[in-house]
Amino acid sequence: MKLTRLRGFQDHLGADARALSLVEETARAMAYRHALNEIRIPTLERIELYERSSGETSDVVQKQLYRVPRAAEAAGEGDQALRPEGTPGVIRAYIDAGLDRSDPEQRFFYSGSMFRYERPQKGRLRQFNQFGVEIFGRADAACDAELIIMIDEFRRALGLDVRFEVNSLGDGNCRPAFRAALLEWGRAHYSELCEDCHQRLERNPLRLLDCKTDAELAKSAPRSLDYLCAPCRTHFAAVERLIGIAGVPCEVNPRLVRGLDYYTRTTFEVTSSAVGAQSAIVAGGRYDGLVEALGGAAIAGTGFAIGVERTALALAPERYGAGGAPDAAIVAIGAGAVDFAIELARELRARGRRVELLSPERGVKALLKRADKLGARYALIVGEDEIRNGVVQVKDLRAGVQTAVARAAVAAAVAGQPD
RNA sequence: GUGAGUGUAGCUCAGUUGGCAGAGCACCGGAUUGUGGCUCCGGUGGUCGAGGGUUCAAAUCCCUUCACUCACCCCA
Repeated sequence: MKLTRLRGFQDHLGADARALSLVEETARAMAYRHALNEIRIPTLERIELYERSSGETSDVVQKQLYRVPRAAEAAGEGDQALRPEGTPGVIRAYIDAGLDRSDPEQRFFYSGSMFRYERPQKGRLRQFNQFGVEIFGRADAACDAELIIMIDEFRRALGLDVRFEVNSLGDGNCRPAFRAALLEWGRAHYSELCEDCHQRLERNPLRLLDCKTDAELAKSAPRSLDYLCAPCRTHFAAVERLIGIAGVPCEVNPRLVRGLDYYTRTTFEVTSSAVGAQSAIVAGGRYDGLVEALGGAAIAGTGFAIGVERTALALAPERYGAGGAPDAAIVAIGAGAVDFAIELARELRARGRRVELLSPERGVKALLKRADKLGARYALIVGEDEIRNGVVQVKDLRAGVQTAVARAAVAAAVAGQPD
C-alpha cells in the first residue's frame, strides 16, 4: 500500500512553505518590536491541563484531543495529549517556573504546531501552526489595546485586508447574570431554535449568539454589553478609545463570542474573506481567572493566537512567490573537472554567493538546461581547456553572453552585490 | 459526527449511444562532438481510486468501499 500523508496533515513544498515562513518571520518581527520574550514548551501535556482550562464539556476536550495511549506500565504517569492550543501550556510553564509569585509581569510569544482531531476543510487542519502571544500580570485596558494594535501592525506588514471585531464578555461579577439571561431567553424561544442551538443551550449558551441558521433570531438575544458591570464597562470603553487613537479599523460586534470558556472581558477576532468559511486568522482576548484556575496566583492574563496556515491562505502570491534562485550554477565537464569545481563552489559560497554545483555525470547541454530551470543568473562552465588555461567560462544566462574569466576574478564577475 | 461534490499519466484534464486508454504540460533523449531559453522530432510514464456485479465486451451501467475537496459542527 502506498504511504500517504494522514488526513488533515499537510506537506508544504516550494512556495507553500515560503508563505508559512513569511507569516512566521513577520510575526517574530512584530514580537521583537513589542519586546516580547520567546517561550518554548512541550507539545505533549497532561490531559488534565486542557480539561481544566478549556472546560470538560468543550468540543476541544470531548472530541478533538489527540490522546496519546500509554503502555500499561506507564499508566501511573497519567493520561497525555498533544496540545490543541498554546495558552494552557504557557500558563502551566509560567506557574511551574514560579513566575506567578516571583516576577508575575511577563510578556511571551511562542510558535509551533497544535493538534485537533477534526474533519478537515479549507483553513482547518488536524495539525496546524499557531503563533501566539500571552501577557501576564497586566489587567489594564492599554494592554488589551496594544495586542490589537500589534495585530494591526502584523497584518499591515503582510498587506492583508482584514476585518477587526471586538466585544466584551464581562467578568466574574457580571457574566453570570448575562449567562442566566441568555439561558432564560433560550428556553423562552426553545421551539424556534435550530437543533444545533438546542445542544448549545446545554453545552455552551454563549454560542447561541452566532447561530447561522437563524441569524435574525440570534439578534434578539440578550447582549453581553448590556449586562456589563461598571468596571467592565469602563475597561471596554478604554480599549475602544485606545485602538481608535491608533487608527485600527475595529468594529464592536456584540455577538462575538470565543470558543473557549476561559475568556473574560475583552475578546477579539480578525477575519479575512480570502480564506474560506474558517475565516478567523487571529483571535484572542482576556482570561483573567485562568492562571488561578490552573493552580497559580490570581494573575490577570491576555493574549491571542495567529493561525499561520490561515494567514498564509490570505496572502497575495507575489509576496512570497520568488524562491531563492542560485547566483551561479557550476557546470563541470568530465570527471577531471570535479576537483576544480568543488573548490570553486566552496570559495564562492565563502564570499556569500548562492551556488549550486550540478551533477558532473550529465552532459553540458542538460546542465545548462538545468541551470536555466533553476533560475541561476550565471552558469560557470569548467572543463579541461579552462583548467589548463586557468579560467572559467562565465555565462550570463539572462543576457546570453559568455566570457572567459580568470579564476581569481570569478567571484567579482558573479557579484550580484559587492562583497 | 452530518451533508454535497470529485476521483483517468508526475500535473491539468478530454474520453460520444458500453467497442483497441488519449492530449497539453513536465521529465528523458535527439536535431547541435563542450552551450540553456524558441522551434522540430522521438521516448519513458496508466491497477481509469479499490472490490464485486451486469455484459460477447465496462473508464463508461449497477452495488459496496476508500480517498480527496468544500460546507455544517467547531474554531486558529
